[in-house]
Amino acid sequence: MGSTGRVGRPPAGDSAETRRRILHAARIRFARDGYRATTNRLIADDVGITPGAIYHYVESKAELYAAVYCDTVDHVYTDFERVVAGERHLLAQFSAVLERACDLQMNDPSITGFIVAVAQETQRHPDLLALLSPQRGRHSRFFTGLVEAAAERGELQADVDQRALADLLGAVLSGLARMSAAAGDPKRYTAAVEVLERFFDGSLVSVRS
Amino acid sequence: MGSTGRVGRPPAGDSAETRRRILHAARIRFARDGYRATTNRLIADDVGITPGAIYHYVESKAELYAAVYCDTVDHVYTDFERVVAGERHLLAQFSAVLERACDLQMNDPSITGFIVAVAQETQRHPDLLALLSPQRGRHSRFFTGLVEAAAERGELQADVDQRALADLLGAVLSGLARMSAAAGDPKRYTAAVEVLERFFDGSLVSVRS
Amino acid sequence: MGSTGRVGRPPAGDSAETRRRILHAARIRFARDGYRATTNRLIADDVGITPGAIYHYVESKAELYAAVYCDTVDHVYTDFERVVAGERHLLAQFSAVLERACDLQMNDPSITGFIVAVAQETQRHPDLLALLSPQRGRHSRFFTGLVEAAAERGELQADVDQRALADLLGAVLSGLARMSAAAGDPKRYTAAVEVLERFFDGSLVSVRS
Amino acid sequence: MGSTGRVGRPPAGDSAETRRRILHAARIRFARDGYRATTNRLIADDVGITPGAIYHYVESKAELYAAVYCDTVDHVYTDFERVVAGERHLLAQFSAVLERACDLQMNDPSITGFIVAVAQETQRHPDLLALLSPQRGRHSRFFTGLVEAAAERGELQADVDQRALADLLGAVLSGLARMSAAAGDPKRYTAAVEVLERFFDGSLVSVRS
DNA sequence: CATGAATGAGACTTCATTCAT
DNA sequence: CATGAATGAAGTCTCATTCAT
Repeated sequence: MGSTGRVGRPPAGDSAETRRRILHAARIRFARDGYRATTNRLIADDVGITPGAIYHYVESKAELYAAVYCDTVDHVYTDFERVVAGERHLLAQFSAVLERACDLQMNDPSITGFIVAVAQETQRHPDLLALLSPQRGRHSRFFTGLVEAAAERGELQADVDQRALADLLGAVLSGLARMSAAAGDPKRYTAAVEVLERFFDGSLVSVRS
Repeated sequence: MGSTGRVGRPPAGDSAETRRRILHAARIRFARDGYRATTNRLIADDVGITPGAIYHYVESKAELYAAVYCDTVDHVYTDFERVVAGERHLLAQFSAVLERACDLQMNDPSITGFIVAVAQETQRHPDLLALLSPQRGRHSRFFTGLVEAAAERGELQADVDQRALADLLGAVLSGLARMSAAAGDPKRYTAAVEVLERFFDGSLVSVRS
Repeated sequence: MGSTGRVGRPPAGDSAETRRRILHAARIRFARDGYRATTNRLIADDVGITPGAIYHYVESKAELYAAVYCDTVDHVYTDFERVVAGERHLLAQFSAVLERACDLQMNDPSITGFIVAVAQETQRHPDLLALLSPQRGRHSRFFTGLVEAAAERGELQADVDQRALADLLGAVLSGLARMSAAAGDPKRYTAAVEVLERFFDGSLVSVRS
Repeated sequence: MGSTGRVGRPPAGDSAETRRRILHAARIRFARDGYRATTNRLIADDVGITPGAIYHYVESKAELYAAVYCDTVDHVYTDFERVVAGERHLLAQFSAVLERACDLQMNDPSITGFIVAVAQETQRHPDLLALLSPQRGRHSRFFTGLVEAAAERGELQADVDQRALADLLGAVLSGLARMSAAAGDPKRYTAAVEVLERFFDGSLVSVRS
């Protein structure tokens, strides 16, 4: 909106700050509404600028998505890699990741919301794929790497399908994140993770028949 | 079939048949590309009609989505309710549902693909919510019902958060379905479910320390 | 515009006729204002439709240009080829072409106006080139062909640069067409051609000193 | 140079020099890409400044065009007037102009390229007309003046349409300039002029039957 | 003198939807 | 029942221009 019909440079616009606000607003919208339904106007309105101004910071909507992806993947997987480093076993690592994701979720649900939607969006908008590929590796190899390491440590039965296990872990994490996004309540993620932990340690079911 | 005892119309170019084909094509598109990116033209092209003709069968794109939802929810939960009726314990019921979903997935990935996307789509396009609500109950109360029944049977510790458990089960199922959709390969769903089953019966990890 | 805010199919729109009117309006605009300055809205206003309606007839503005090109090149060079067939010598052929171009010019100045602008437009908008290339040959080889034939008939000194001669003939024709377009008066083309003819037959200058 | 006896300013980063570079870059762009497709940013990039800086030197893009026009017309017609002064007959004067234009063309094709596009641009962007009119006279009356003088010298048959002859000469010159611009090769201008000269002196055609 | 953030108008294009036929 | 011409709103993006710094 810009408050007045004024034109020209605003009194004291901090450029880096504006960029951050654009990326932040974009992540929230992309996470909640998806790539397609997120219009430049919605993002611009959230930031308090006009749609065209976005093009001072990114070259296109697709590049905006890629910029958000870059930021967010870096943030999330740096975190995840740190917490798994503190654990020795696959299940403990997975638990630690789930808990770290809880924190992220409570702190800013758009972070996990964005990440878990990426796979769908790239499938729906193949032009995004090319822009994201430089960073895709880190994302897609996280659970694969965890499982491989566990196998090397001899934690798994020899005949386990490693890709399927990595798929499972990823699916559980993203299923939970999406559930809480759909519920609009990050606490439901936390609660569900707690139930899952109880399942792991056997305190869920009353009697095992 | 069954709505009216229609008689005498030629079998080819049948109106009810055309409606079915529209709903089917729409489900595939909605599941793969999402509500927004699915245009009437794409659906019409798949069916072999023109976009305007869709309006003979539904009043709007949103109502088309609702019609698909109605059909699909009915199909899926009738199936699911049937298989859970054959099991006595929550975990067995969940396993049965996962296996039934495997079959659906192999048979027509658009069925589960559509269902697991509904929550996101209604959040992204709130106008869909009103049209879907008549049928939302069945969908959202499925796992809740399973968990409640298990609690009544005394299968759960008394302090278990039932909604969280239902959320967890739903999240795992939809996480798996989405993973396989993203992978574009229903067999990865099957494989991941097999790993999950091995987790249940303890044959996944080599040694429990 | 559309006279009323009505929507839906107009009472009796002849589709082929509308297409012709779009191409015609587009040719006039392209010839006078150039590709860039010619907006879909201007064309649509000329035709009495909305800008989006153009996309029922062509896939893009560039394809509209190509369609106009196709039509116009065909029209012009069919004419030109017919008149040169009636003449034996290069100069007579060129005169015949100039005269035929007079008629075209008087009849519809946008025809020659469009043709003589094509080279510039394709240079300025390289994406047009690809769309036009299927038809470019006819255009670019017309004078080349005339000159080659004249050389084969032995009309030219052996050392004449044939490409330069073809360039000259093309330049004179298009220079004249453009002059009259700039003047906004087709009669100035006719008058200039008459002067040129008098130059050919020696009745221009009063005495050669 | 010469406007004011500027003294003491450092030679580098000189304001007048920057203005010259802007005008030069603008002429090249205007000549090659046209007024519309030439953006302030392209010009600024060529010069090594930012688009906003252009507004320190001219008040608008249209005035920039006018400034280029002013410079270029002055340059070209001062040249042309000098060479025609050395000739006695219309045809010789025209030849001299064609040859001088050859030199210009080889030296800096943007000069003639700009000039021959002016008529079109003013037609396409009527707002330019007002800004150019102060200088239009020199341009439009050059060949008119030549022809009038020739008529006064008795070189022409009495019934010759003088405006048409001036139109013809202008059309030939600008047709040739444009042809070479389209070909992207100034040598084709030179070659075509040579052929035209051979036409004048009768050494083009092998036999006049 | 110059930058660069920002605007606002407007371009091309897509699409759900309508309706005469 | 179906077509297909047409609309109008909206979306992405471009660009001349302004102005605080």
